[in-house]
Amino acid sequence: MEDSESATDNQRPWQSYNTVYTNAKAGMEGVDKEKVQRVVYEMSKGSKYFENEERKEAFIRQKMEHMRDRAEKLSAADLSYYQKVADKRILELEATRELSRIWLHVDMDAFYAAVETLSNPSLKGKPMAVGSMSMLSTANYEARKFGVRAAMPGFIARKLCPDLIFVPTDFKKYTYYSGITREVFRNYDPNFMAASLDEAYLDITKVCRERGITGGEIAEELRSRVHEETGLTCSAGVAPNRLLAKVCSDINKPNGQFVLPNDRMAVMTFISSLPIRKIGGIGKVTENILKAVFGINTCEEMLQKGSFLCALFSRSSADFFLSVGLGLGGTDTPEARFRKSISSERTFSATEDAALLYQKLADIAEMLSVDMQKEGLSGRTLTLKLKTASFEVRSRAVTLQKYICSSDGILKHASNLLKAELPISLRLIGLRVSHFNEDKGGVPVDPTQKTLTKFLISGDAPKRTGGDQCSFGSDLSDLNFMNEKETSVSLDSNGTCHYEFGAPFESNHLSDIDGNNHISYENAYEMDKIGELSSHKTAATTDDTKERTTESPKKELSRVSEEDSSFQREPEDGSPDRSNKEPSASGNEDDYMLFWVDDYKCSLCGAELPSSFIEERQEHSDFHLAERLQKEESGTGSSALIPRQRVMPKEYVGSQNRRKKHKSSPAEGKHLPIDSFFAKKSGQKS
DNA sequence: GCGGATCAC
DNA sequence: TATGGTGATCCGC
Repeated sequence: MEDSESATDNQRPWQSYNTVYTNAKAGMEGVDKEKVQRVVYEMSKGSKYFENEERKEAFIRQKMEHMRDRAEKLSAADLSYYQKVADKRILELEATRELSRIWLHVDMDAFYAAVETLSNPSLKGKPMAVGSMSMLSTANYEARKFGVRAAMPGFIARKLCPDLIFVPTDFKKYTYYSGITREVFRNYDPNFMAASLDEAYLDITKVCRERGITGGEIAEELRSRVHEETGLTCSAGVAPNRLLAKVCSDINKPNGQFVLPNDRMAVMTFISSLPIRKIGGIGKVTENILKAVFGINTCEEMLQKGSFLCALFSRSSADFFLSVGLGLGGTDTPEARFRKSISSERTFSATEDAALLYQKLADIAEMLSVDMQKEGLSGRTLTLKLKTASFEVRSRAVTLQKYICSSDGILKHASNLLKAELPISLRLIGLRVSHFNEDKGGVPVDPTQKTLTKFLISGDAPKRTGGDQCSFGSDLSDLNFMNEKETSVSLDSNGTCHYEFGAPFESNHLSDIDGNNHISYENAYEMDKIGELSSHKTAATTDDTKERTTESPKKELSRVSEEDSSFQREPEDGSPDRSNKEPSASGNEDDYMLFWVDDYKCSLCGAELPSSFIEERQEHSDFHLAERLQKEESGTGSSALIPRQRVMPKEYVGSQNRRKKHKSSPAEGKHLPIDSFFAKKSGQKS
């Protein structure tokens, strides 16, 4: 460590503690950032969390050093070459500029907090945050004046604002109000893209043309309609693409809007002074690196430093950075995509008690399995996520021959992954399943998308019927309208499917900012396309020649025929009384259902092992597993009932039905769970 | 295919 | 006392 740095650290140690909490954000204008920084530091100092943050910080600094070295080592010839690469790429990107569409981004103001204030008006005007002592989801504007904000631990927030009122999260409320806003959005773009419960992108090109009014007028109208329907305010941005619209919606927040005209000059002027951190996809780390290594602060400087970016980043990263500099990003209406993974994770007080950890794992497996069954998913890659007591995050994955979705199937493999990590002290366990049954490498299942309705209603959608373990025993009506995880697809009363897009303009191109990243832009280029520049190839290979292999981007994904992977064939008993279950007859992987009857007797062979005999139980379970695998090898296994396609999650249908009920008359639906807060809303005065 | 990281909400 | 959960993507291996 440099002496100069420690010197400043000694005087103002908090200055070196990098948090996201002082980043410019709506409602944070008058905040004493120095004070916030100091309080956050004081509250964090010495904690395990803090120490881990310091480790990460040090690692990032190292990466930045490495990148700086590489930048300095670029010769004049290199730079001249990469300048040409950048210029060429900028021209190509410029050619894709599209100014014919008008996009609107709506963002509800302090959404969760605003909803809570609706249902409890006494909160009005008081500093309030939604969340717990551990973590806040959001804070209202009164609280933001104190530096309190989303993703901040509650105990720190309380230090910043001793009078802060804490309100627990209630996703049912937020989902309900989100639904109302979406009804409004639909009037302007039936295919709008929901980005989350409180954000959406609307292509208002058509509605502007049809009504002969401007995007700004549409925004005004939409916002007042949202307010009329919900009593909530929102902000809007109007721009030629989604990336810019998102930036614009933040400018006059709360309860305001900003219009960027569809004019190239206007866009370039707008972008020129824009801090890069305003751009979606550029987070704390990327911002730091671009600033520290390349001196890039504004989007305009992305273009000025184009040669460096092309020299030191992958092509996709450099392309993203350059397009940011040009103010490009997201003008099409992408097809709805299906989720690629599903996961469940929980934080708990750190423990190294293997029995306890195993119990946590079993709980997670159960939760995940339930979620998967709700959506009719099964997958063959299982990833175990661990966070140690010292906040280090690890993951361990296996990819199986067969698709799993049952709690026991998941737990079986998860236990093996966890076992390999023992002994260990953990504060979080998570499980994720990916590689879904009909996963076709990210290609949308139904290219005609938009109206998945037809797909659903016409009966083309594979239906979950009895005989499939993945079918949940419950009736549609048992499903919540939406669980608290913010299910990513909703179906409206018109049957239009709205996918909640994670990346509305571009994907994250940033994770390659990594000290180990030796791939340069040039490597990713097909040299023949550069033509005359290719003579300079040698200069470009200053380091890492091993990386220069120009491998075909297309990898032949040899897939095992889906027909031969066995799948549930027994009706899921789902009943708690598992002791009646046969020790399985067929070779299905998920038949391997070992559990401890009355918590001590093996369900498969009757052997007795008390629950404290963790290791012994695991070995016992392994024994049965080996036995089973042997059977399968010998070919006894598998008649298969395989879902040919990802089934339409029942929840979609469920939300459709419920939505209709809501629509007719909110007051009459007393049977709906949503009513609990509805009643509260009108009845609760203080 | 795996593991580490970043990012958004 | 106390720093979340879900999903996506990218990259190097």
